[in-house]
Amino acid sequence: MTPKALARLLGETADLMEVLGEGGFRVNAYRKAARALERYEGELSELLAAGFDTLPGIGKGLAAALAEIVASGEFGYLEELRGQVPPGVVELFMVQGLGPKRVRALWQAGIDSLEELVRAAEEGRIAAMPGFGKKSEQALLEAARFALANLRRVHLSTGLEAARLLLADLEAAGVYAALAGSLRRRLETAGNVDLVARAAPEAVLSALGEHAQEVRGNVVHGRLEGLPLRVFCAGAREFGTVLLRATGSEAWVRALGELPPAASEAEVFAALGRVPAPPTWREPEHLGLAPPARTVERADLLGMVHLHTAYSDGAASLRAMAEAAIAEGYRYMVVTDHSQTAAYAGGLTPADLERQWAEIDALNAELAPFRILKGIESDILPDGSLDYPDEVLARFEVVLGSLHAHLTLAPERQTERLLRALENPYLTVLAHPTGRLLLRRRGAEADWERVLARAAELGKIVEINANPWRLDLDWRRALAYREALTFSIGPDAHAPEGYADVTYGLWMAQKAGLPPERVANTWPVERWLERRF
DNA sequence: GCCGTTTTCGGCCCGACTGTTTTCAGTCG
Repeated sequence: MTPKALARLLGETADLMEVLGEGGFRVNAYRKAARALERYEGELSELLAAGFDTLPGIGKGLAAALAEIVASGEFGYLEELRGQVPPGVVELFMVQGLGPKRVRALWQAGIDSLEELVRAAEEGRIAAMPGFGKKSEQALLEAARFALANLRRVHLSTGLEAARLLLADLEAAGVYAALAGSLRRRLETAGNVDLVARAAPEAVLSALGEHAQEVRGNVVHGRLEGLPLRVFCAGAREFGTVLLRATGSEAWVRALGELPPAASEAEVFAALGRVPAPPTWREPEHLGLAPPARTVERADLLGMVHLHTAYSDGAASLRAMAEAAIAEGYRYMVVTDHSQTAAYAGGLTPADLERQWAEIDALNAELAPFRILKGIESDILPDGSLDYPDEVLARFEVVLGSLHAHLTLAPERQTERLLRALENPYLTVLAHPTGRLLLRRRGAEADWERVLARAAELGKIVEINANPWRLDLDWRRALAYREALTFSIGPDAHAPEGYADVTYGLWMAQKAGLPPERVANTWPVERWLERRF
């Protein structure tokens, strides 16, 4: 059990409460508590020790319920609600454009699964319902198909977390096993969990406990986090070969030809006379490309770029974020709270900025040589302008520009919007360019070739947002522009614990084959300041 | 259900957009 898993349980509870017709503030309280847990980035054990009600938005009632869930592994109230609603109805919440009211309306009209929603939309039955029309029907059809395709997948972070717990269980049971499959390749989402064990299937079967289902040949099948789980069993002398094959990708491994049996992957590569490729460099997109001699690593990063503080929607103070960055060995950080249009996230007014800048000046004097750069995550407004007048923009040291709203503009207009933002001399970084949320929301549609080519011409930095829900810019595009563009790795941290997400950004950079000099976090602080207009 | 208090009740994030209406409900960030 993790804080995020608890957040999902509370979120589902709120969804079901609303679908069953309970509205109002009790539901909101569940959602607020879920958000607090979702945003909490520490360990569950710390939270248990301190008490759940130390988080804002969680009081005595929910704290007791959460403690009970952790102790028993069950949430009676949620089970009770689940008993009253078909399981497919909850899945409808994954569809962009569907909230509690419309899910309830659909259910009452007999639409109780994603498949049924797609069918109903195709047959024109949605448009005939009160409150829905032709446009809604078309949008819902598209969104429902997207949700259906992603239903049985999880984020890389979720899959890795589950796989690591399982690997620890196996080790405790005396079974040596290694991660394989797309999780080992650090693909951004996972549809299954693959492991390789140096043990007999029977030993694995008993060690897996409740996760095991059956043995077929040398493979133990089971389930983990709702995903199909496969454990390939290998002897010591062929372990490397089995690991290589189980890691994939299928197309990349097939291109290697016949694989000789060997104890380690390194020996397989050596026997084939090939340069070893790291697991992150084994996608179909890497076929025919030599593994890069050197990609960016944690030790190359000097600066933390893209983080939020309590001035907007972050959980920690400016000082706490700075001290955490120092503790992790960074030399500078670029603080980038939300801009004024982002009211829901506590966007900063010019007066707020004055206060923050004064605090930054004081902290910089105190914490030198560590340096806090005065940045902002400015909304890119629908017309492509940034969220402050020029005289305010001119006072930032770094300006990130992000799409947060109007993600569904027509591609031509979206392209114009992005190009106009890039032309703005104050813009330094195009942050999470598409605005996608993996498995949840497609990003903005635009002519990305044009946008990225223009960014390269203008010398703008493009972010690889390291939040595991975003990982945006997509590494495939970064791979295509690895020699043309400079990137920044942005954890988008809302608390010191969020800094750990840099790891995901590094993995994406490795999949894109980026050397240190292509990543602006490796720059000394002076180089950022030279870019000011 | 949480929170803060003019402390045990009464308010709770809020503005904008979109598509559906015919004056607004629902969703989103």
